Amino acid sequence: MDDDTQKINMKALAKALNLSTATISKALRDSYDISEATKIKVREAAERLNYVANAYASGLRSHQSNTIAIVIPEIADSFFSQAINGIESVAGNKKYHALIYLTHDSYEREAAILNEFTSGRVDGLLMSVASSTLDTAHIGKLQKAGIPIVFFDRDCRQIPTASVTTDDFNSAYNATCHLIKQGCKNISLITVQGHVSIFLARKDGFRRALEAGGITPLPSNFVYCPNKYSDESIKLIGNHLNEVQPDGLLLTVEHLSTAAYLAAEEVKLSIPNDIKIVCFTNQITAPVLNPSLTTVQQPAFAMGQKAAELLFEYLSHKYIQLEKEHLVLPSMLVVRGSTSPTSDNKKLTQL
Amino acid sequence: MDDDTQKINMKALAKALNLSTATISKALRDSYDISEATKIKVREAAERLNYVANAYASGLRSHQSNTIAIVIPEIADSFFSQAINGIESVAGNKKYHALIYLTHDSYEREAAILNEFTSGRVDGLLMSVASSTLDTAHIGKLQKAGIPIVFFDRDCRQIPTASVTTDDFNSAYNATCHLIKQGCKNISLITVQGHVSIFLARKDGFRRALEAGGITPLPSNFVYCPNKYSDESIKLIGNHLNEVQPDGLLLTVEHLSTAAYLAAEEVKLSIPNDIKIVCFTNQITAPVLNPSLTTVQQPAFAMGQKAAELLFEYLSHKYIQLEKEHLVLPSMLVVRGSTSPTSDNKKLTQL
DNA sequence: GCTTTTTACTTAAACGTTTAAGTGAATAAA
DNA sequence: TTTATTCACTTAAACGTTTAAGTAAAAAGC
Repeated sequence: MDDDTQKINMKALAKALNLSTATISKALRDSYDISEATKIKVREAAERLNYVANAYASGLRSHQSNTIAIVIPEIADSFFSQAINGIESVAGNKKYHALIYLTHDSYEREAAILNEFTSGRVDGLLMSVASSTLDTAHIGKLQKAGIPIVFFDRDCRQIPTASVTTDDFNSAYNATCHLIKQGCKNISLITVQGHVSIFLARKDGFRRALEAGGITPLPSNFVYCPNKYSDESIKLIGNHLNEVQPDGLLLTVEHLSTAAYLAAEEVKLSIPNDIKIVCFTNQITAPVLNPSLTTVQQPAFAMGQKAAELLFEYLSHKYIQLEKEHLVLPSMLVVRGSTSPTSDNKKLTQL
Repeated sequence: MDDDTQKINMKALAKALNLSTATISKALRDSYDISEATKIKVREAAERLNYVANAYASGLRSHQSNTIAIVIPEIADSFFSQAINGIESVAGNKKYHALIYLTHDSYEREAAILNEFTSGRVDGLLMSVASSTLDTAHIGKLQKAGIPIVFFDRDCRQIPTASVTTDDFNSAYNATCHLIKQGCKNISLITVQGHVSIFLARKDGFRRALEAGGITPLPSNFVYCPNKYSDESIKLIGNHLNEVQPDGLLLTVEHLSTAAYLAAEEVKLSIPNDIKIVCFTNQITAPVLNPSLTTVQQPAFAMGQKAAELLFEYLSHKYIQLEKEHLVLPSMLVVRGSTSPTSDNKKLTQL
């Protein structure tokens, strides 16, 4: 049994085979100037002795880490977890490693995290910007330092690089039109604080749809909640329901669905009879909520996947120009009970 | 403006200050043999010139990566995403980086991932084992190679190291007792395929509770679904509902809740009147499902946090012996509509 | 006033790879 | 046969840190 679990390095492997480390290194990287016979011998010995090249030595010498960073606001949200699945599905295949960082939507954290990346720790960056980020100098600086960045979902227009987003304006527009079509006359947008592209786009889409429907949006129709699930959101929405008495709600983030449902229950409003609700969310429980929830479902997995593909495409050979790549994947309005008059019909509409 | 974004290394910084790299290195690591005045000068210059030490050079030289790996089966599950939040809350503070790997419950992937860690890429490992893992040689080998491991949620008894789990046996036992108390006489366990500790413990707890309640569990009361959300699960559960006609279900994984609700709907069974349901899940939508779902809620965040704390405790000074640390955090049975006779009372019971 | 200790540095080796440049033998070209 | 080329390696430098060992000057001890 060759169960030598003591760590073996390239030198030891070389000595064992009576070869130089250069030969070992080249053999393992399948260099053309090593004979096939030697390559086989080396690979076999490496396998047998359980040799794995030291990542830090390789990284130092070759100036590449085979590692990317995923920087996202939070993880307890099905959009982001599905997106990570998408990212992982391509990173894993490409033998890349993925570091994960949560900004909790804080600009300071985001800046501190990005600043670290000057250390050469990562070859590239997949990110969804924090909602509190206004100043983008930290991102620009990293980019100037030569680290390629691909934005997904929440992009940052000031930084000229690739982005993979979904059509937030249209999604919000169509979702709002749907509410109007279902008879709503006093629709509110429940969203989160922050300066993020997607929330602005959703707000715009909402506003335009109202105008197109002959409804003038009032300032009182906009509610800003903290961007994480909390009792405060429930209270804010509850108060809003009491004061403004909307008959329709468009929720821009997943965690607001639970908050809105609970608030409606507290205020004794029946969904969809008294108030109809649409939410941007990917949660799989949407069809089994009480009532089932009409959602704007985003292509989370595909967005993560595409973003990762763009980054790896760039990293493997710099053929593509990242600043020219802007993918917009369609979201889907999935109509369910929370917006139907009768509360149990289901259908799918492609946006 | 010192906006020199070209990468600066320690040598350049040393030259700029007319000092040796040794002095810079020591100053930045706050070594006792550098004067306070010099330290201040160095720190100031490093800040000003935007110097960040090369992670790969430091890693190579010092034999530590300041990086840990998180190896989990999947991420689109609130338990795991909340656990990652917990891990991140301590890793971020300790200036550690976290690599994330998904096994998708495949032993082969898990083994391949762990094998890579011999490369020195990580200082330690936080993991929840794949459900298809039977042979644990890959884990043992890594441990023998000197990489500390802390299991969370799904541990692996064969490997003598720390674990942070929740009391799955008791949770399942109590959940099952609750179903019996609510009048169920023919209760089925809907679980997933695999050999994982927690599922075995949940099954045992279920079985024992039935026996304690004078009910003999039949083989037909056990349904094994694939461990990811899929139509197949819905079909399997639907068939089971038709054939065995249970009046109570204990679901061992989050994604089964949606599947079970949809299956019940398809088969035209009313929850909780025809069938009562309890599910192991942390999803925040549980209270707004139709009907609200009685859950076994696990301390996911705390488990991630504790696991990370144990690992960092060990890494920072090897005072603790990992193999002696076994935390068991309590889960909570949260009773809701899916198990109440009247369908809308709520209460909390500590397990 | 001489020795010892302390202070605040510097020198240089080492970490484990990768790779440009070099080499000697075999083969091909002339 | 001589020269050029190819093949299959080896040598050694380099990547950017950390740190053990060394040092010269200042401070302390006697």
